[in-house]
Amino acid sequence: MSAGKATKKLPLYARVKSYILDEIASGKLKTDARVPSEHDLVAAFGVSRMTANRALRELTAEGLLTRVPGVGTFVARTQHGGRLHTVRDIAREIMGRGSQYSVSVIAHKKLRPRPEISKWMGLDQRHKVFFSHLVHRENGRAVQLERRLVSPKAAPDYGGIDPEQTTPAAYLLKALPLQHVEHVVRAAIPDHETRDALDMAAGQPCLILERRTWSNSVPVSFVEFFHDAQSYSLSESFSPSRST
Amino acid sequence: MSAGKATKKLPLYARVKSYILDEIASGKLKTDARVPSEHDLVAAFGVSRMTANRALRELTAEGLLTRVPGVGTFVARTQHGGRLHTVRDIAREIMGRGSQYSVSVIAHKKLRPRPEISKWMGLDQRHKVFFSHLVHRENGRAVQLERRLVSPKAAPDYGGIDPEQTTPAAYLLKALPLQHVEHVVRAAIPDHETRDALDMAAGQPCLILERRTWSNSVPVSFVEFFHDAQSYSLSESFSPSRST
DNA sequence: GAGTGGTCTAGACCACACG
DNA sequence: GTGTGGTCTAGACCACTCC
Repeated sequence: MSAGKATKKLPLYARVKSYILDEIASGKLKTDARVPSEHDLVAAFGVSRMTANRALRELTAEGLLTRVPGVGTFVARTQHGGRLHTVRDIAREIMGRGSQYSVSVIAHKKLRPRPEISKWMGLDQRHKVFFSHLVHRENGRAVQLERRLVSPKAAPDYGGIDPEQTTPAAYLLKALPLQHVEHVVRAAIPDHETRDALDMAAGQPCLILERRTWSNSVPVSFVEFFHDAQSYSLSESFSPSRST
Repeated sequence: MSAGKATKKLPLYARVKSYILDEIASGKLKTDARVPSEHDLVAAFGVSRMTANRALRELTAEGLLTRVPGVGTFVARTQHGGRLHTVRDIAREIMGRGSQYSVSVIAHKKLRPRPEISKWMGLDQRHKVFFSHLVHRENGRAVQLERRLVSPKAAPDYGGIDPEQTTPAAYLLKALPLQHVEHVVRAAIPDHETRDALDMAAGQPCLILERRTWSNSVPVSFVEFFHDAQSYSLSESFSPSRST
């Protein structure tokens, strides 16, 4: 966190998107609320209609908004559980639901990663990388265990953050332009450590989201998010533009 | 595959997307191959550059293409495993991997669905809906159990298909314009019937994809796809257009 | 009718990569 | 330099909904 408005030199359409996202995250725009029309945004931001249209169209494709021709644009009904096809900060997501967010830091240090991670990050085998091991809680209940490896080459200052103040996702989103994302979703029976951290019953499966991110074509972060499958699911909503 | 040109009155950008998709699907454009530049598409389709740009930009956001400023646009490297953020026909996916596809039909009939499904489809409680229960196999090995409910209001002829010849996904994609999709991914320990159908060991979790589809704002189909989590994962790849 | 979104154009400027 | 993509504008026409 800290400092800057971060309003660097984002493209105009991105500024409009960012504005709408903030209005939703801060609760000013709730589910089903009417979003400013393209005409409104044109007037407010001084952009052309195509630019306002692009902002709203992309947010719609990402499942955050719903548009009805001839009527208006509205905040889509909130999803329960996590969202695919987007990278969001879990702290904001939990607070956006009106819940209390807290985090337990199990580890926040450097370590030598598995060989395939070294290779992926383009590092020598002996180089250490940042490692954060966190439990995210909603109203005190553990909802997500995060195991994150961060490349020191891409984010040399990552070690300086305090995970209790700034979530890794929030820091990285602000510090580095997110360029490419890969998600893999899988399921497995957790090991004891994971199971205990999530307060899960024995024999129950975890839903696991693996995320790899790149910034400027440089690998930044490999994360595994573990969730109790009994209370967590991932969802996405989209409108194919035909074909596929 | 076969039949209709389907070239109705698609918007221009969608026609350009469709063209690129066909070139990829037919193998004319392979991984890393160069895709026509915006300028090329402007000339070939007689559209404005903004329209060509939109087509390529959307395909890039969907993870199918990669763009390098100053260089060109290329076919992204192919994914393995199931794909999120797309609706594909599993038979084609398996055959596309060079494997042998087969299917076992457990059931293909009408039944009275759970109340929430009736409600979702806008049907009276007593109305029956189509139900298909299939096991999809790759080289004889069960990879996916499909439990599909189809609204007779949206697809009255669905009962007439032979699932051994035409997969439900292929039929529906061809018969109805896919307009909106919702995916939920979850994990659970399967019941005995599911476990046996997938030849799974006891105590192992399933990775489950739930899909709801709409055509012209009318609910069409609710499907659950079950997979052995030990050998199946879902993936997606995308490039955020900033923010989020 | 006025307001909404859906699409499209024909230009424009910029930064970048390649030769 | 040329060619590429990245963005943006200031109009436009259409179909739709709501009053």
